[in-house]
Amino acid sequence: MSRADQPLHGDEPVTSRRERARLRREEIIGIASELFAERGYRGTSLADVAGRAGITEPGLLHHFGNKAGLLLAVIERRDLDSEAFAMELLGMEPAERLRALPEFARRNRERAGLAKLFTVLVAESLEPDAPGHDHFVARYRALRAIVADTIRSAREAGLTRAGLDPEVKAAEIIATLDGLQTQWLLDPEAVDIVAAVESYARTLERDLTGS
Amino acid sequence: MSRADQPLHGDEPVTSRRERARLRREEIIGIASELFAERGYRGTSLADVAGRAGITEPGLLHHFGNKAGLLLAVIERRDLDSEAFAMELLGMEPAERLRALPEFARRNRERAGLAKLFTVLVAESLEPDAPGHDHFVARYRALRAIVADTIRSAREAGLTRAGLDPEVKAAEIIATLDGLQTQWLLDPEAVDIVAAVESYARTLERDLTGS
DNA sequence: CCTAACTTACTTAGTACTCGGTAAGTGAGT
DNA sequence: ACTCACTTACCGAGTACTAAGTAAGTTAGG
Repeated sequence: MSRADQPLHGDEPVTSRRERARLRREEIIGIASELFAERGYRGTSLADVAGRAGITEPGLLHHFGNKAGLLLAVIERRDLDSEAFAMELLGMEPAERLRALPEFARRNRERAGLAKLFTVLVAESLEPDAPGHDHFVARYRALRAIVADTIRSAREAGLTRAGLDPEVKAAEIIATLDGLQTQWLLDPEAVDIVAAVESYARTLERDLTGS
Repeated sequence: MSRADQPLHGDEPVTSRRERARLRREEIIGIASELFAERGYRGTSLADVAGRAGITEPGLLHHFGNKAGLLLAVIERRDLDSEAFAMELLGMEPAERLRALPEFARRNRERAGLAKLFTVLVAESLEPDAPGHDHFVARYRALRAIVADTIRSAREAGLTRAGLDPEVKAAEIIATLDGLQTQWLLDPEAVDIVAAVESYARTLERDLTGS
């Protein structure tokens, strides 16, 4: 049919076997993320994931080793996503970062699945021997450190009031955003997440500057 | 052995069969609460609960009908507990309620299981068709209404600054307390829940009064 | 340049086990 | 006599995971 040197079969774009497998893996991770968000890690079976991905259970295990391996892959990809946002934030002026929060909320609203995935997986990881526990502990510590650093640098620039503990305030800020997200996920009709975060950003600005 | 009319066997107090069954039911609910907190509703099997309660699975189902019935019983009892606290709060002067928050945190710290149970069950109830969904939606709406009312009455008494939306602020307050609790449950060594709530209570007082 | 050796990405079939739930009793207490 | 709190004995469906094989693709040696 084709006189090209590359082995073109059908309409498929030219991709190496390795590349195709990588894409397949990514696709499976996406499917697993959706299912984990809806039913939790424990509530999702390998058969559920495999079925929706159009693969067999052993085919799935070939890629991820075991069920916990699949969870780890899901968590890792979610992290890449939120890391991108963190870098975006860190690229701004500290004062500007506050104003980025509503935009963050707006973005999250369009991807409720990702937010739900995170909330569900954290709750399933509270026990010390849960498969994702150590990961989420490390993530929250890192997140608190980033926010605390932001507060510290703003303080050194003379932008904040005296008498606030950056670590405690960091935990408080993250807690509020997480908690609002949970209430919104549970009852989207009753909670306007964007309005709530906008209001909180203003509250936080008053709190930090002591105005 | 004994010439008493009442059938005393061993050290057991005299209780009717009905009363004994009720106590047994309560005991089972306590056991199920612990297991649900540790492993979630989905992660806990009837066999787990029955085994720890020293009963068979059908024996368990005799009391609760099915697994969702057991969950409902667990949720109901948790509600009785937190309702008692809500009444306690409502008995105080609005201004006093803020000062009760750290005491609330201190109490919760001693009963981490109850806090964990709540966090886990909420996350498992995010999906609209989850067994506990409607219950938690109603609970959060009621809780927001109570807090919003408190803010409104404080405002009418001229105790708060202008320009705050009671509903939005209520969601924010509940979110912060929930979020702090989650961080503490995940990593008790890194997060001092009592100190964090004490700090937040002060922040909140400044925010509400506009001082 | 071709082919044989090897690797990768799966599949079919089945393992041992757990799941929530039911039918039919049993035996003690009222 | 009857009820109630159970137990024994199941069931069909689902659980994560494994063993063994296959077709296709990749790579090294002649």
